[in-house]
Amino acid sequence: MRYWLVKSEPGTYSWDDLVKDGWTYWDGVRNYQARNNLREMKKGDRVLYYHSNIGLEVVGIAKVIKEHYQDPTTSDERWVVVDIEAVGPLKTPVKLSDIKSDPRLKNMPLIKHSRLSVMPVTKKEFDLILKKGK
DNA sequence: GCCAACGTTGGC
DNA sequence: GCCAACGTTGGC
Repeated sequence: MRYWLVKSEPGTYSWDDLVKDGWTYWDGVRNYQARNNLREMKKGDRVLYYHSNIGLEVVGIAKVIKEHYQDPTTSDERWVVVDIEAVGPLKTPVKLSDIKSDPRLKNMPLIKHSRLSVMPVTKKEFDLILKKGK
């Protein structure tokens, strides 16, 4: 199993929206690097759900329930989506500032490539964020 | 193929 | 609201 992190602006689609919907297709990715990451996601992979712009924190865990397919919101064949389902919230959201101040998380693309919206996370990083979120 | 101009993202 | 980082576009 692999681990990922996706960003969403809560004003557009928040964690609560995902919980309410149960699942959603992850659309709107228009960046090749992020798209390539979507393509590598496998069913069952865990996904950290991060709120950008407002909140700046990891708020919940989701999982991949359907692997990549053509983005239904565009006819442009370059773009894909995956289906994700809410697994559960973090009891304590993990702030970006907490991630930045932890040397063990310094290598996350979240910090190094702040504009990337879909990124891989190592198991160590994933477990550590879960631990912080307890 | 280079690079300037421009648009977007996202933290502050 | 500003700006840095970065991706994309288009002229040459």
